[in-house]
Amino acid sequence: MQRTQFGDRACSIARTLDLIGEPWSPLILRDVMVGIRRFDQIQAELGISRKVLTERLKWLVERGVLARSEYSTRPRRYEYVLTDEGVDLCDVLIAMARFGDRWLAGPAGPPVLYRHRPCGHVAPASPRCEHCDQPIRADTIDVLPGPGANPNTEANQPA
Amino acid sequence: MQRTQFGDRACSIARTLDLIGEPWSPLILRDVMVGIRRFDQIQAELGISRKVLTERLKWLVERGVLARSEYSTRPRRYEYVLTDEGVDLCDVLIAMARFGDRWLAGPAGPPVLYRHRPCGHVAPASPRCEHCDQPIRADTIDVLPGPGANPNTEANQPA
DNA sequence: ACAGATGGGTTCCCTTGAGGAACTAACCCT
DNA sequence: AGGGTTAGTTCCTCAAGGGAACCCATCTGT
Repeated sequence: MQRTQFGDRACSIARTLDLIGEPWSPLILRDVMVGIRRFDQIQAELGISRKVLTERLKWLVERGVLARSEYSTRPRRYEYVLTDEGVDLCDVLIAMARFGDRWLAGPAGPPVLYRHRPCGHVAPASPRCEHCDQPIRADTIDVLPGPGANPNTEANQPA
Repeated sequence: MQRTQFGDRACSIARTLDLIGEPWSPLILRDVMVGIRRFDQIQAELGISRKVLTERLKWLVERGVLARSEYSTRPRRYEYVLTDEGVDLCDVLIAMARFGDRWLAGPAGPPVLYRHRPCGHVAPASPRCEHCDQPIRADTIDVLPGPGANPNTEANQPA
């Protein structure tokens, strides 16, 4: 399907999309996040084709989001676990889950609940400003060029 | 490319992906978020084909993420603005931007800075538990079936 | 009144990646 | 030896993404 690559843009959103922008990657990550870590388990749960799953796992391991962890030596078997980077990437999934819960869940309510282990409560996660602790929303943000902004581009090279 | 639809899964992440899972949608939303709102502006900034941009905008308007706002009556011209749902959806973009800034930015630093208007500070947004205000990370979450969980599915139907 | 510009799409064709099913490989158990 | 489990690989098809060219209504300058 001749996909445009986003990774070379001066935009952190585009770069993140380059990493997990194609279909399946976020769902694979979610499976790993909730404890579904082995090839066949992921394949069965998602209904993804084995070919595509192989490709995605390899890509995610190469990019350092997942790591292969040997869980059996003699028949050499690996399961996939989140790296530190992968755990951070899950913040994006958590944001997606919250949005889906709020806007796409229908009358039955959210299909899955997330319990915050330290406090024991089921509560949504919302983005807060790390400086003032207040909620951050798209309409309370101003966008400024950062140090990594590409100087030789035509004015608008956002986010 | 014969893409699997995710919208009917009992999973808020899959449903959100159904909405903005294909390439470009998140970048289109980002453009709108930062003030690039007209067809030609978006097309030029992203380098997206006009065909795909037309399709995406129509889809996002149909799904209630964007709305068309008339900015000129005589030559009837519209620009695209975020709905309330769209503003909420931008939380996902903000999470992506934060991740990209941390892990994909390179030595030059983040290409774009986000200033929280109410407090005036440039600070990252991090997900916090709405109950205890502490940071939420993938490894501090337990997953439970929610009210909208599909009862007739095989045990694992996560997130 | 006409030429050219502008904004916002639409049409056509090509390529490429997703999907699916079948096959392979390495090892285990009995 | 035969069957089972796990983790891939190969091959083919088909439709979605990409690009470029085209279209149409309206404005602006002269």
